[in-house]
Amino acid sequence: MSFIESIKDILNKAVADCFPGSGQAFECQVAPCQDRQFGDYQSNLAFLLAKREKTGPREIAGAVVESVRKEAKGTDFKSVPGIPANLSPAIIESIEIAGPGFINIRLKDTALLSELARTLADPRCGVERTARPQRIVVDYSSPNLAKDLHVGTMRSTVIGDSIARVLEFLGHEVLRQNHYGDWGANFGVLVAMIKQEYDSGLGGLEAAPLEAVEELYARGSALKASSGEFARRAAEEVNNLQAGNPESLAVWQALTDKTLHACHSLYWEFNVSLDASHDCPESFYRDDLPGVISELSEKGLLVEDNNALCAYLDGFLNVDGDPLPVIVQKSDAGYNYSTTDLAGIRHRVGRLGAQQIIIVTDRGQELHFRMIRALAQKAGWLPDSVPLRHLGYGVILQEIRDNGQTRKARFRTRSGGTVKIRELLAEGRRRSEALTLDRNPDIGAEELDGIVGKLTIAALKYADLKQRPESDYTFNWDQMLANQGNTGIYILYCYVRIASLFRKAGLDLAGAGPDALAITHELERELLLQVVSFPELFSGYEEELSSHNICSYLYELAGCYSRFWKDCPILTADDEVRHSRLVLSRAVAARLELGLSLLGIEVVERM
RNA sequence: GCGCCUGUAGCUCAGUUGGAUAGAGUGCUGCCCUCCGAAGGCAGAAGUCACAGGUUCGAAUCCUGUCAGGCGCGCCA
Repeated sequence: MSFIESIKDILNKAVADCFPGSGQAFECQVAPCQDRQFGDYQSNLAFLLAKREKTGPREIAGAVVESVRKEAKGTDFKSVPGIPANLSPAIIESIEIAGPGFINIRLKDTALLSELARTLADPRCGVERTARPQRIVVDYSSPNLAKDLHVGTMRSTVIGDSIARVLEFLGHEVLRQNHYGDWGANFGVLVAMIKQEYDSGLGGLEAAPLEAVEELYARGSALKASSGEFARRAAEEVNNLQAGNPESLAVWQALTDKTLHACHSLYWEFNVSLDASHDCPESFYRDDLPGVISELSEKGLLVEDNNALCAYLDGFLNVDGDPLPVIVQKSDAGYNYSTTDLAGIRHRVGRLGAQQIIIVTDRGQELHFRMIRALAQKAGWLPDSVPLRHLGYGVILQEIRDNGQTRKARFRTRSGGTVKIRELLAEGRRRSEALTLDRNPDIGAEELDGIVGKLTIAALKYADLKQRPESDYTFNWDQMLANQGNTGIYILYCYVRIASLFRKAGLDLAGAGPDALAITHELERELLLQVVSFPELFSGYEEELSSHNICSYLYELAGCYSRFWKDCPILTADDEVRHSRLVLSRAVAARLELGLSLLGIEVVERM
């Protein structure tokens, strides 16, 4: 239980004692003080209660404060090893009324220290597992295998990976699903092109560079638009694949093996927790699709319209104001992504037993998923008890300067193509290598390589995760790799300084009890409060899926530590003070490392 | 046309189940290395929270309207 929750309990109890009220439960709100000079935590309960009780906020606050003081009196705080410090009103140092009726609370130093000592050896840094674990499907990354991974997929990959990591950390059973695109019209084009270009055999395809596939696809798409004959062949290949034609499937298999391998190696390089065991691509549902159609049909949800099978749902209109269908079988008898997504829901709920489904894609697909959700519910595949949450993120923009004016446009390469993740990694490595060598010219090639990779990942992921996903995201090299301000690099730097400290101190901190700890400086207390409030980060996470709050916390913690570092000498301090400060540093490092790991970022010991 | 999202400091963004003087970073002006990593710390200047009404003790936050931008809206995913 976090301090914030215990304070809520204490205040709720006081309110219930003072104002038995009209029977309905009253839930106190408690938040960290905006301005720490007021105290540690504050509550505005008096304002909310004033309406119900028809009394002045200050009077209400006064009664509550008195009640808490009485409760806390005579119950001296004593820390008990292994027991959370925050179980009694005795943790409260002072409780006061301020301004028009705010209640400000300051906690006892000993309570904070006791909590620090209790969680020092805890790999979870005091965060409890959820009391109600669920089986949750997180569908993310899901690249189109016809192309190399680009920045659009990167957002899904980075955001989704963090969500999966955090939910897992909180004790849920997370089923990662990489619903990548390896089927459908795109692959008809590709198979037709490969047959045409590599008629001597598939060995040529295997030997070709990855870019060749993308180039092939671009050419094929153009050809499909200009040549009716080729378009027919591409469509025929789609049907061949769906019918299981061995020759077409062999080409398809060679193609997907090649691109999928590249995809997995990129996950590895980018520290993404996806591997082959999470593959559940569109082709996986191949054999389910006819059943999806027949079930929908049996339930009377389908009508034929222009030779396509459609489901019409209430409330969805097209640009002309006419009803907008979900097309589940095209006029050429082929299936499309609606069919596959429906099969996916049916599979995840029916066979995987998902209690919640989270899908991370760009926001452009919002309407699609709203319709799919409605249809799946109507078909009985998605019960009301299973939320299907579509987390849509905004587009990636970049600033463009021309004629002294700046405007924003979609993030593209100079030639107008999509930006590849590979290219971003290369650029990031180039920049962070220069910076690292500048600082540590003697570093060995192998260590440098590892550091540079981790710095690059930290810069890229942190820049994306630190802001709310739904808004558009302005990509800026300088900002994310400049190593200043609110960046992943800044946080890593803080960790590196602590790591350096411990290399010099060479101390074993095992068995550091609360009695051996002390606060002698205001900055120590500020830092300590920030450290022990780590679990509060996660109280609203499942509702919000807000990784950016984790970033904010880490940034504040790092900033707090930097101020402490500046004003509080550690290694040269007297024994007791030195010990306390080392323990505090250890605790900060542990939270930085854990917090970053939940974002998919690894720490470095030097940089 | 309809739907969703966005509009907060020069720039990039937090803050939105109503709460104290609206916060960070960056950029700008300065200051701080005899000291554990200065990729750091400190200070200063910088705001009509798009606009107009409304709700009330109190609104960036809730309601209504307007303006501006982004994305989406039948056989791509």
